[in-house]
Amino acid sequence: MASRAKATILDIAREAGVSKSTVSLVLQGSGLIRPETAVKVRKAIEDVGYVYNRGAANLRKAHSNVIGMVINDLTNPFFAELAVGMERVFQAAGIVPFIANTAENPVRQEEVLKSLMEQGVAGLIVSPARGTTPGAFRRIEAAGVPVVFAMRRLPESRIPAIAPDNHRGAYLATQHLIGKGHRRLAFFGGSSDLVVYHDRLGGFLEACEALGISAADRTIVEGETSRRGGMACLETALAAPEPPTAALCFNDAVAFGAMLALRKRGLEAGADFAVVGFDDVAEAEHYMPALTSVAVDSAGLGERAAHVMLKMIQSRTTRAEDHIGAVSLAVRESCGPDRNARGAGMGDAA
Amino acid sequence: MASRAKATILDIAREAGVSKSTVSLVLQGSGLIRPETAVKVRKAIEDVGYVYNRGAANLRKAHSNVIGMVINDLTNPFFAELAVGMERVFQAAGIVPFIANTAENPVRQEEVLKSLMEQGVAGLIVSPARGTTPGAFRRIEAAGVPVVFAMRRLPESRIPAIAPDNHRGAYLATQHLIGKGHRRLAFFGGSSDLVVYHDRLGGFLEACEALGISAADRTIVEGETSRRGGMACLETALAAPEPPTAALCFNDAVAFGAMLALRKRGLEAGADFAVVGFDDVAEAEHYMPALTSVAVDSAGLGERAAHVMLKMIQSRTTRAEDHIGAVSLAVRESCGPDRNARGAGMGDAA
DNA sequence: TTGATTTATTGGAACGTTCCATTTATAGGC
DNA sequence: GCCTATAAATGGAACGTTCCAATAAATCAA
Repeated sequence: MASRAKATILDIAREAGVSKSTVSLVLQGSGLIRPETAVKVRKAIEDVGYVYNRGAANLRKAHSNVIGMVINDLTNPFFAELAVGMERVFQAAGIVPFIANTAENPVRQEEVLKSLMEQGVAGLIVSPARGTTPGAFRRIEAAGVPVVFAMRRLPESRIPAIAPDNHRGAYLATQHLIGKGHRRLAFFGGSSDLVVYHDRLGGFLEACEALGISAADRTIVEGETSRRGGMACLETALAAPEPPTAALCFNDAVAFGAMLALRKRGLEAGADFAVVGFDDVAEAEHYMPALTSVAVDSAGLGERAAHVMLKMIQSRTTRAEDHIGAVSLAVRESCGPDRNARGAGMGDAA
Repeated sequence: MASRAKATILDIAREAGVSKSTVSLVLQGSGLIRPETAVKVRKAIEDVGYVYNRGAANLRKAHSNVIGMVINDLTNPFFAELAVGMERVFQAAGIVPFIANTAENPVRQEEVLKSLMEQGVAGLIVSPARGTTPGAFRRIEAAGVPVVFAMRRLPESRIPAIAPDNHRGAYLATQHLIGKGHRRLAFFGGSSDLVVYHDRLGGFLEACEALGISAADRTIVEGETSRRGGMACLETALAAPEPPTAALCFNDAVAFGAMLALRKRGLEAGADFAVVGFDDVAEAEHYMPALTSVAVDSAGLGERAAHVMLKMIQSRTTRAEDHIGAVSLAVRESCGPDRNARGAGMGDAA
């Protein structure tokens, strides 16, 4: 049953009594071969247990149909959803994307990119790991392989990026907090080696500026972008002499951490301290209390990134426009009711 | 800057003034070439912007260094952790695993497997999609490519499986519930087209049998393995004339759903109804109330699966032993205190 | 010096496809 | 019947690597 050496089109040719060229034509679904011949060949293919060798084919064809997706943290459902969105599009185009995880490690990322390039990918969609050096994509660009950044981008790079409107999202969230009557605000989590961090922090600061929150009333606590990081941020912030009463968190994980730390202190998110997250992962809605968060539609961004990639491949270019995805604020319970007027209820829409 | 046609070892050879064979040797890190020559060649490689063509190489070498990982649901953090565990092992072995998602769709799975095979993978680690037909791996086995099932397995298949001890996990959880004084028990979620379902349900039933819960006092509600499914299960169960007071859920997602439905009815998990989950995802610990769940160590299982795969590749075999991973019960708040003795507190360990 | 041995390097065939240029078979027009 | 047009099938040269056998150069023993 187990075939010895693996079968090739020559084995098929022999089996079917035709030439290898004919087999090749059948494999490609060419209309040039007589239907009966095609049937005969297809039967032989089945009989010998043939597996198409794409590597050999690419040697001549020059463009493969594989696309690499490089994700910095697969365990974050946010990125997993991004991946799922992309897959939807590629599947329809008959492409199977290969996903690789870098675990936020630039060295690992280097290996992964190298491996994908050696495999001869037609394109690369990347959410770069933190600490990626500007030169990391130089060779790939030189090789003419199209690259798209998703969710994250690099400080100064010509590579097109598909990302949510981080600045506006942060602005909306901050405005919401101020609208609730908060006057001493914090920004929790993240660190300045991420472009996204600057975008989100920038939105926060601009809103503060525009809506009259003085620099003295802003607390900025950098930290890990995880639950643990969020807990630490809250502890740090509350230890200050004049602690903030509300925080915009770098992402939802940080927000969950902050809420956890609040609970540990016997405080309640919403009632005693307002928390807003970023990304609006599925869990946000089901959390207790439900988390107000900036919704970014990651699956939609994934689809968009995939479309851009397809277009780049089709038009054989390595350049494309950036795309900034719309965001909205999903208002839930973690900011409580209006702080001035008791019993306000339904506030800002998004 | 952008190279025209992509560089090959012949271009390197010309640039460095050596033969292609020498370049090939350098590429493979052979000790046969003079160090100075190697340096010269490596410089040329850099200069021409060379990208190794693994497809061409595999044409001769016959074994690639890529391993495919086929996951049925990437958005479930449980599977993402499995993937991460595998990656740890493969990374150390200098292998980059390519992950592909099937979204629980057998047709998609077929495509994905085909594509991976055409790419010439050295092995396949698969968590099969629900509804996978027994014949789906026939061709792959015939081609002599080693396959390992992870987390899930197929009804009658000779392919080795790495999975947690589902039966024992369910038994432990059920025992725990009965120990708390519950006498009318339910099993929520899942459906009988999954082998895992039979394993878990089997453990539940065996515990009931052994500990004196009669068939009349057991409620079994099949359902989607998601939050939504869990909500539906709870509604169905509570609608019965003599409703259960506790439930073992097929997985954590179902458990979260059940707890959500309880809350909607103004009931509280732990106090009014006991809930146990399965898988012990990260969220279980942080949920409100914290979810008691069967911990399966998915990352550990991923590592194990990867090791088995490496061994199979090394010894050129397609057979290996199954591996059943140890499980333990992570006791938290969702089952409340002991039902008979008030104020019991610390109960069963795992 | 000569031959044997070791060390570096090299040409060429092979791997499994595709695709172009041909060849062979079939049909049509007169 | 012959010539041309169309349809179907084919051989051979590429593609970029590896690896074997062979060569060339350097070292050593006598």
